[in-house]
Amino acid sequence: MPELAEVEYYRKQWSPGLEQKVVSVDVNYDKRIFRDVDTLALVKNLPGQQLMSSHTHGKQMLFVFGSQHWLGIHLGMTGKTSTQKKDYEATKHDHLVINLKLGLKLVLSDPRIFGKVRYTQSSEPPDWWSNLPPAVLSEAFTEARLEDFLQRRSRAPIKAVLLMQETFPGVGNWMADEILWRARLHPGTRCGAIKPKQRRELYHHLGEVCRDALKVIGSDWGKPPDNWLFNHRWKDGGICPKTQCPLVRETIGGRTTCWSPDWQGGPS
DNA sequence: CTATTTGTTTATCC
DNA sequence: AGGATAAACAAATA
Repeated sequence: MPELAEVEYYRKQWSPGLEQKVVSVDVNYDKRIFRDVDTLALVKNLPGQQLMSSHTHGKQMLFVFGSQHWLGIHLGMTGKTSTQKKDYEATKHDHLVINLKLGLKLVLSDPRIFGKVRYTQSSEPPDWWSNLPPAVLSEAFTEARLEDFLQRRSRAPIKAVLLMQETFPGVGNWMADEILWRARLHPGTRCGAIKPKQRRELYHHLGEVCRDALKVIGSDWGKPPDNWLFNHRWKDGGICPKTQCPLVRETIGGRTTCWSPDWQGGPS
């Protein structure tokens, strides 16, 4: 589920635990979500540490404990974070529970376990955090950068390319559709066929959708307004808010894609 | 019982 | 060699 803005929302769900000290950590050891984690070290070394800060970058979250404990969480398809009271009973999908002083519990649940936990002990931020690509809303994400990438992926459909985290960290399926719809670009358009004018539109709406999503969903998971594609894309018989014509759904780039044929034209 | 899912990695094909 | 695409991962929901 979680894309850029949802991840920001879930980061905040652990904020009640800021400044609090870890008492103990419960882990579902055999779960795939811990495939790259030394769970024994996590359970042994996190207690005693204070939750100092939390951050997001694209779909990646970072929780800093003490001065050298770095906990990374990727929510995959169905991951969720929450803070619970001390009488909370963990369910079978609560794979990580961090028990804090004063009885708060920081819970990570993930039924499908496509998510991923990371844990590094070091004085410097770990590579998996510092080597992330420039965020879409950062200074470093220039129009030239977008242009280079479209050039390099010239034969792939733009929908598939927008989902590539190496260049568009945080963009997921619904955001990609929303961006293309606003930019009036057919999702099947090969990147090499995108005209300079359309490229500028794409760049503009890419940033716009990220900002809008963070504003509406990232703060308190509000409902997006009806003039977004968002509210119309899931259900059968959806209507394009721009043209009042029927929306179409089809698999493009391996993912369910929704677009408005008379608004976004044909592929390439 | 079958089809579907807002994500990523790996394998395979071109 | 590098890019494009399909399959795999796992479990709930319709």
